[in-house]
Amino acid sequence: MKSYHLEVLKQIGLQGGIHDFVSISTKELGALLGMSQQSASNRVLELTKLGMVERDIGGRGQKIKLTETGVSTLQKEYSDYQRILDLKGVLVIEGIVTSGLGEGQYYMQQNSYYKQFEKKLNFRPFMGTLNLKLNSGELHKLEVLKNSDAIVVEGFKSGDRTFGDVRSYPASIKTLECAVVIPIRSHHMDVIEVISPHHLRKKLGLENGDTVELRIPI
Amino acid sequence: MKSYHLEVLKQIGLQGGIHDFVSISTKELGALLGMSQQSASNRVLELTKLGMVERDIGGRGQKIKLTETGVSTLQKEYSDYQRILDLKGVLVIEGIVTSGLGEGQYYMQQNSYYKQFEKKLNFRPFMGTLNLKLNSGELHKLEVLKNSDAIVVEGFKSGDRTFGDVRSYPASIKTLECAVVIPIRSHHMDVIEVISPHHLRKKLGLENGDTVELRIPI
DNA sequence: ATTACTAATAAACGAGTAT
DNA sequence: TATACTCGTTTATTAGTAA
Repeated sequence: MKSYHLEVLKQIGLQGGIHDFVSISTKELGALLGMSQQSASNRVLELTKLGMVERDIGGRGQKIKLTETGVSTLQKEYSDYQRILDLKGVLVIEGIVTSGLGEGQYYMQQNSYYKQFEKKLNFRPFMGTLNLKLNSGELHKLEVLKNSDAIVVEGFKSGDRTFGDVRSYPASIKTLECAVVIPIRSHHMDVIEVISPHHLRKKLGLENGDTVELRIPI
Repeated sequence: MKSYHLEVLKQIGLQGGIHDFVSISTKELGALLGMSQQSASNRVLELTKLGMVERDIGGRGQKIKLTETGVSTLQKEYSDYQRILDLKGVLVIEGIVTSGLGEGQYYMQQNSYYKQFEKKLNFRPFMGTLNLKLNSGELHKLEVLKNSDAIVVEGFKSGDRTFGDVRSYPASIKTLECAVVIPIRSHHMDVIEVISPHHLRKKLGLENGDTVELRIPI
């Protein structure tokens, strides 16, 4: 990838191409970037070959979207600038409190997980999880998380059951310490689980349907 | 500025060119960027013409540093990526508690300032300021602040004395709300003043010489 | 050792235009 | 309307080398 590809990738990102397909003609894209339609067309073609963008090219105009590779390329850039400017980033995810099916608690009861949480997160988790449902607009933030450094809690076998690795990310809700916990083999899901030394539901007086802001330093 | 200038600017930033002059030959710079010595040389020349970098070119090798324009160009990029990835940034400044000369308190006592602080910051400031001295490594962060949106508290005249505009930035120390307050005509200074609804010294048990972390969302 | 000029090469760009 | 191909023009790149 050359430097001029990055500016195109970035512009597509600015137009919303991270979340979903955006309708943008090569002419418009060229105008935004101060270049001709032909060049914009060419660059999109090249980015497609590079596996950075995906196109949905219908009758009238194209729709463009960044691929996972494209997004993580932008994230790499972001973290470079973060380093240069000595800034920390905070991912703010808005979630809606929901009832889990008790799975969270079940996993927490597994001694091997619990001991690791305690040791690696430096707190004794409350025996249960807070389930947060994410609206579709928040979902891409999980992609951002995936590309960030996680504290990995290792899986294990217990009888005939296999428990997989779990990625966890220290976070906070209001001023309360917590951590997001994501099984490594979780596919596209819209509910995340949060553990904490506190009984978050009680301390924050949360009811199902309430909205909370989860702040994750990355 | 073209897209390939940005990558050079960024690389100089990564080498520490924000804070100070860094010794880096055009050959090294070229190697870091995957280009020839000649091209690196040319680009540095162009960036100099663009007013983005400053050079100190002695007998053996050059020293390069970003200008204010250069830094704010990188900051603009950073905030683009922030927007794309929907991330918030946090500037963490480490400061050493020092005694002021009572000037802070004097300014706070000016009714016009006080009323504006109260209204614009949404808190009633404690009648005094916490002075934080910054080590030289932290100083460039004030540049970053300067380029961020501030809440401007307007100056006024009182008798024959003129009070200038003041830029303020909501912040926090630990979990306590506060704000950094910077007179618009402050030059290069290494002490910043912090106001807060709380008596920070007392609540946090601070003594002169203590180090505190000031967190400023930007 | 450097940096940077010159000149030849390589690549990007965009006007015209096909699809 | 679009996108994208061809091809002449412009621009970047670098090897060679001067300073």
